[in-house]
Amino acid sequence: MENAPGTVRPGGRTARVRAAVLDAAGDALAEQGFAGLDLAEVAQRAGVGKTTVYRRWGSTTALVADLLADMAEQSEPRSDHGTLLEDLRANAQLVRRTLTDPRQSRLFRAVIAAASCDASAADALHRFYAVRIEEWAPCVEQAVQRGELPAGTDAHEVVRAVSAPLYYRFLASGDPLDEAVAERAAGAAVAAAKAGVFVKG
Amino acid sequence: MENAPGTVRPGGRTARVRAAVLDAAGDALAEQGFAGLDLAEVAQRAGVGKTTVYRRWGSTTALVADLLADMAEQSEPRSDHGTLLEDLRANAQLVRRTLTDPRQSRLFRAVIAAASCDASAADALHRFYAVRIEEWAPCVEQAVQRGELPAGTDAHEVVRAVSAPLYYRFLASGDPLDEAVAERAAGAAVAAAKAGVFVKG
DNA sequence: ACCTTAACGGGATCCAGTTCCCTTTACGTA
DNA sequence: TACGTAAAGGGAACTGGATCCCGTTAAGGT
Repeated sequence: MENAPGTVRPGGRTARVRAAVLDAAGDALAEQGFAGLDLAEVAQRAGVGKTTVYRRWGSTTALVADLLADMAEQSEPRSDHGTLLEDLRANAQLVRRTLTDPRQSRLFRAVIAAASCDASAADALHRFYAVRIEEWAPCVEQAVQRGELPAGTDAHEVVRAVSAPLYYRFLASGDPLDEAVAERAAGAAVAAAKAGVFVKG
Repeated sequence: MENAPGTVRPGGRTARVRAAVLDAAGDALAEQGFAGLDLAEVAQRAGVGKTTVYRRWGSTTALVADLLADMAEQSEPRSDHGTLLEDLRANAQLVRRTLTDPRQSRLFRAVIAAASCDASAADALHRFYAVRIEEWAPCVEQAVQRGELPAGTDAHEVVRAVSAPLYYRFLASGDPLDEAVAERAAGAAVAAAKAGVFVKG
């Protein structure tokens, strides 16, 4: 296996090209979805030669995988409210806002479509969510320490339980994603956690 | 808008061709995923002229939409256990088995990828899940009548809550889908429902 | 059983996305 | 600031999935 282009001289122009291409890819995905993603068009949007995009990324799924790796790095810090329910409501509303925002929702749909088509894009997607879940787990652990939840509660599992109903609607059932749904998602996760459903076993 | 082909003489050969093509499409999706779906190849598998496939379906997403409509019609009746938890556990295990079965899981991934790329495929997918949810709602309604759950509980919402964590792992986070996860999904839905989280507002 | 024409089938054609080849630019190092 | 070469850039050539054309088959009604 040869050195992939961009690994020997990663600075300067190479980095600028990567940033411009990922930016353009995000725009293109948000506008046209994964099926309409054309590497030549991404190159043009980025003000970059199309050969460059084909050489460095090679396929639409590989480009999406790189975009996801980039997205995983940019995390906005979560705010801290006093109680578990408040924390998880904030999380649920954040997810809901993301999945209903015109640009973000299209981007996520596209990215998940890519992950469904290609293993390396799927890996990148899983890493993205692992980062997000890791980021929110502490608020559950704090709730355990405060005595709000039974000892041994699996914090990651609780965080997943909040997002799950929202993603289920977004990707599978297509049911509306209103604020009440987000509230119920947080409420259900807390109720189940308090009942000890997420105690490790 | 002209009459679409297959609407004037829907019987005999036309029906046989549709069945053969949908069958072949399911196989192709399970083997190669949505990205690798080639209409000409589907035609060959089905023993049908490729022109026919292009004329009647026109695109990969339209073919998937038709396949979904067909899948929605074939429903296996659910079994009835005595308690809500038992019923929902059966549902969770059924979903889990579907999403971990080698053929079925690839098929669902492909179908969801198609739905992420095209609005009409998305509609077909939503109808598919609407049918499934409708099918399982009665066991929650029975639980309400038995006094297991508070009056006014939204049965559909409870059913969605069971599938959601499984689909979230399947499509987004990539975390393993073992039996314990399915058990927790059912348990969490029941705990939240008993706490009144799913009472209609 | 017969007729009309909807729908199918095979092959030629077209074109958008991709790859190839060669030139130009500028990163990294001395 | 000068040098070697990694990486980008432009355009021609290619490839295979989608479309078109036209002859063939059989569905649906009498």
